[in-house]
Amino acid sequence: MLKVDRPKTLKENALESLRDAITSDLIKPGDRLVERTLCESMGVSRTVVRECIRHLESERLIVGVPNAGFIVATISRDEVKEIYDIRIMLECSAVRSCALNADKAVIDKLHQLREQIATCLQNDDVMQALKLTTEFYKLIFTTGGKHVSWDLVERLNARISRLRALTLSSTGRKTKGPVNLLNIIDAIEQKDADRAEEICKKHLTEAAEIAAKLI
Amino acid sequence: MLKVDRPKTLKENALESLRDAITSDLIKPGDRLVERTLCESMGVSRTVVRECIRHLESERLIVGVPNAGFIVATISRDEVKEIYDIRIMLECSAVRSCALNADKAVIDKLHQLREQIATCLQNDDVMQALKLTTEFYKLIFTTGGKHVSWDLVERLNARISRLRALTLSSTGRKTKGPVNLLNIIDAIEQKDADRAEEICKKHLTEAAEIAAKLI
DNA sequence: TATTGTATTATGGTATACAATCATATAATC
DNA sequence: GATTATATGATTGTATACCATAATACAATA
Repeated sequence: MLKVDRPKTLKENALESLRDAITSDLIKPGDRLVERTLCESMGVSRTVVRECIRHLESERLIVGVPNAGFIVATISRDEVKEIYDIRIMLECSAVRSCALNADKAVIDKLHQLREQIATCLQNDDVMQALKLTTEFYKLIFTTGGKHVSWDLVERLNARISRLRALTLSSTGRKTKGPVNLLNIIDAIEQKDADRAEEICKKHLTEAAEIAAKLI
Repeated sequence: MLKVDRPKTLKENALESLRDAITSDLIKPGDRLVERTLCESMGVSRTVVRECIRHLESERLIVGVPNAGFIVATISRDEVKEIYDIRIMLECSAVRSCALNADKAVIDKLHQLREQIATCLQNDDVMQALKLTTEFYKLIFTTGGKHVSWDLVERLNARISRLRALTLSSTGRKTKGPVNLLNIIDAIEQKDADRAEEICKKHLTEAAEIAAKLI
């Protein structure tokens, strides 16, 4: 079936734009979101803005205070820790499934992404590295058939995007990160689910520790 | 401090109402959600309805098809299985933490809830049993400090609410369920995190199996 | 200075208008 | 009769104007 993708609605574009602005730290935690201001800056009507706000509210990226509008959500140390804990569980499970299901095409793609990530980190292009890392894990999750989990992880990641960027660019991470990824791919290639899980866990635990220090 | 609670906004009420209608199977998966119909039946304006829709869309309770409105989300067997898998991970982790943190007040409350649940099941009041079960686990999660996890579990549960109701009222579950809960409480009381986790896992695995048959 | 009053701003919510699109029925054509 | 074209109605997508109320900041007053 030759599907044709429908034109994106204004609301979808606006949502993406607003979410990007938040996750890329253009609008900072605690900042107020004034409806009419957003209308102007995005060039859309209030209706659209309000729908976006509701969507992001449900994603916990922004929080509403009654009669006082919305602010970009802040995040506590405890929440960060919990988010990393949850990610560890979900990613370990995903990487296991992936190890059992991955074919050559997947492995190749993973290697390719890993290389690109390493390059980006060497060039200090953290934003791009973050995007590629997301791709990397998305492939792992979908290969493992963990679509619901990936959905959750994406949301959790959105809430700690700033920390992720900082973590990724931290000195130890720049070289060690890609090595970990390489080990994960190797384990997947050998269908060694246990080892893949173990490395994944280690990798994430390290990230969590760096994040904990940074916050 | 004499706080006065703010009146809930229309949107909040409408959201709850709509979500309830979906989770309680009043509106069934696949059913269309027509904006104006919802406006009338809920007595609110289109703006409010649309905000609710966006919120529920983000919760994956409804899905939108461009230019054709929204339908109540359906769920596949695979998704159900994955949701139960995720719940097992999250609840096991939560029950462990709970076992370490629970004081007498919590234990008492858990016992109380468990009794109420058993009573409801004997009287075939499944809806109420479901609500109480939610309370039961909410207490476990919050006691364990797993607020983010609880948030996720609540959402996942919303997506399988119908299955949960069916599962809960299945013959084997009516008597076995409360026994499992009792065992969990016991383990928590003795601060035996390992056993608590184990029982919790068993309990949920059974539920998942029943659900798998039902779907 | 502390309190009160007031103006401004922003939100919460409604109603309405209109274009774009989809579904369906109907008419026209081969 | 089967297919295509057209018209129609329903519904969404988007914009805008409007009102009431709450929050806030600031001025006025005692």
